[in-house]
Amino acid sequence: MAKEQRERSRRTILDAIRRADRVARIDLARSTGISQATVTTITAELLHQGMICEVAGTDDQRDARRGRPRVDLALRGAAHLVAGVKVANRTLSIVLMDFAGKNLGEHTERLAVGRMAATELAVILKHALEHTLDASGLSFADLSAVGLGMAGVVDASRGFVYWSPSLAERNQPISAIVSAELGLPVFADNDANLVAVAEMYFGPGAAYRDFIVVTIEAGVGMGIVLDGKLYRGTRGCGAEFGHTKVQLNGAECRCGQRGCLEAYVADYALMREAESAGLVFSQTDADDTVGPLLDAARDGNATARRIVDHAGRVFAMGLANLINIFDPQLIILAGERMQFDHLFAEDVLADARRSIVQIDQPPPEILSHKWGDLMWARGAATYAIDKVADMSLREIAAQSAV
Amino acid sequence: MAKEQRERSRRTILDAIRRADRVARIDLARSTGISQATVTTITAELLHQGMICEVAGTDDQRDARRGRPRVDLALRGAAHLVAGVKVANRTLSIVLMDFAGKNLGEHTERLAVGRMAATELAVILKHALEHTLDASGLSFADLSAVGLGMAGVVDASRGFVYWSPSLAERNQPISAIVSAELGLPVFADNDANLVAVAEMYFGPGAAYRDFIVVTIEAGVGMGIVLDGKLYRGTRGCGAEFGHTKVQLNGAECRCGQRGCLEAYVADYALMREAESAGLVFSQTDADDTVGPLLDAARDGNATARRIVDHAGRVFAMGLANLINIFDPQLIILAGERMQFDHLFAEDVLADARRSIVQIDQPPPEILSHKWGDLMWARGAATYAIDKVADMSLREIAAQSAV
DNA sequence: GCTATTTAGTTGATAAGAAAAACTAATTCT
DNA sequence: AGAATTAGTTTTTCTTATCAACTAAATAGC
Repeated sequence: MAKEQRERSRRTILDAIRRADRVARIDLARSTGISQATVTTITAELLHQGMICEVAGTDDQRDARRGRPRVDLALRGAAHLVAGVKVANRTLSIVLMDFAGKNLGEHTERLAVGRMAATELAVILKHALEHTLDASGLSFADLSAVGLGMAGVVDASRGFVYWSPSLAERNQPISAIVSAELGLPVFADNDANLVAVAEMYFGPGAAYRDFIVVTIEAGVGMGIVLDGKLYRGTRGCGAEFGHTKVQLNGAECRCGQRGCLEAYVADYALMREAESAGLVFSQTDADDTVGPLLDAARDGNATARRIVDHAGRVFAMGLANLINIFDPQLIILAGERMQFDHLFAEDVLADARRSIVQIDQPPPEILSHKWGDLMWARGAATYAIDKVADMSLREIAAQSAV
Repeated sequence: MAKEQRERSRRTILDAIRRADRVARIDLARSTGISQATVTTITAELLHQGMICEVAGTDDQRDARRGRPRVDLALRGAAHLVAGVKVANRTLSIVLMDFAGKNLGEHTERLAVGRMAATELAVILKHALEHTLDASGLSFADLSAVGLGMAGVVDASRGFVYWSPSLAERNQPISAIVSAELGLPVFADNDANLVAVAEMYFGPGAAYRDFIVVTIEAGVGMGIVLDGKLYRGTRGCGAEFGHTKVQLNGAECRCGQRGCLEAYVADYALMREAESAGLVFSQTDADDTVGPLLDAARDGNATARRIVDHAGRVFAMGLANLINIFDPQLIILAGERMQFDHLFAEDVLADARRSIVQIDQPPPEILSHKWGDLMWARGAATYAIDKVADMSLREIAAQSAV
């Protein structure tokens, strides 16, 4: 009970350093409300443990200040190396990241099949990981942990996949299986949750305590951050925004149910609509199936336009519902592909803002955050960093108990 | 920073006593993880402050135990008297409650008009309160605080009503206005939030940390309890379940927008449907407009049946969406009026359970909690108790600082 | 260039809290 | 009656946070 206090303080300070990127002890004391003396003690522990380091020089514009110059503290990248893995439809992407969030290597490869056994995945992942490490002159021994993001329903606390489009079987203890193959701690979670972790740690979410991340790829995902913590639900299967229903007896969804949001806004849904409306496009790019439809809509094709608009309206309705339920400070629309522009368009957001309960207060900010194609893998890596930080902090606690 | 620890411990112990109703110190130590020594210290403070009392005797079945008999602790009702007030469409209901949650008096009266100025409401409330106190042989001087529940959009942290169907004007600092009239602290919040507080303190929610309360009266309300705390959103206007959209370009809602859940399941919505379908009922009871429709549906009238079924399906869809988003441990359907049976019927709940993401885990429990007609006022009173407990705990903290 | 001033960070002393251990209290079993 | 058992309190010890006094390292001003 008494030690928990110190553990909380250590976490608070570590998080404050991460949020600030680099910060002097005195500012840590001010921003956290912890006394300077305690900040000295705790930062000394963190320094000794190697999680943070002092950053000299670079006094910005503030060097015209009198007195002893402040010494900034920052996360020490070399403290840990982690890998973030995203298993998607038919691609595997990997990012190597240091403890400070710096990208140290990346790798993407096609998967021969969309669905496979968990043990197969583990083997493929091991090879891909070895390859990625090699390319950066690193080895397995340097890795502290692996974060693993997958579409589907994942109970992160147990590293257990109830169901994933990437796995041939249901109910797989994926963390344990992959961990056994790699000989490393593996932390698995739903992919959209992990993007939310990344936004919270290294993205615009760092400045907020309550925000929601909506991701769009093949499906629609959501991560919920409340009070500075990712909310996952009690069975680990909350935040299934893509499968909330927007229409009674509605369109068929990949999940087998009807009327899911995803069945109206995902690319396969748009293409289905286009097809049944008789639109035919010369196939240009197998990876960008929905591009020609969007182009046609922009070029004034009325049918294409109607399809895209309808998707936008459904998406706006979904966003409005999220705002009505959570009243967050911020919604981040995190998209990897430009093709989803139509869902982030200003008139869709305006539609959403019109559909929320109106009060004399500005509505939540809606931000669209265009990541590169490694967004998901970076999310997974960030989660690994979070977990590795936990481990290091526990180590400090154990040492100081001696 | 150091004192916050003690304040947390005091809260933990007080809450544990409330949850347990009555409990011995040793069980408090076990259930909270706080040491016996600290429990002794803290309970001594609470006893001295008068918030709790020792309850002798009544050893249940466990009196066949050796050793020193345990002395149970319980909330001390006499510590505080509070009032809970619910302002509804055209009724005002009041409950007097002691610190232990015991009902000490109640009162309901018709309001001449549905909408009024905040200052008018304050005056009416004062008279009604005086009357209620009189009837129980109590006086204003005995009251510690008043909780006030209103439909509409309320920012509880500021006691500020953005909009309410009961108030003639928007943006009223209702707590301050009523407080000035009564000369007592007044704590206002959205009515459904307060029902959630009551469920958390004195209802089935006491056993859970994450649950959702859905209320149905004229409208549809929601209260969200996450991690043992009521979640209100960042502007104080979250949990607007009744105004989440379930249909694009849908039915018109009282709020002026279209497709709100409420516009499909509230009684005015059902009656509107019945009317446009040409159903005519001999008016039996002005208070129970929807009763005849439900009776007709039960008696086999196909049109009535279709209307009621449709409402049930829309409601099921809304419930499923809540489960998909929050994945709570429990959903409590808190209803005052039996007439809403149709929405709590087993096949509606089965429909909801079918519409959530399916995993090999039991779905959240859905409980229907039938309160009497003072549910709302009791919720408001419970909120007042919560706030008064805060005040008392702060008093202890201030004293021990001397 | 030297001292005063300013700001950052550390250290030692102090106070407060939590909990282990030793103790007291109140009961039942034999 | 006394041993055993269970509940609750008190004493002591340890941890932690903070205040206040200190050291460190810079600039401003003469």
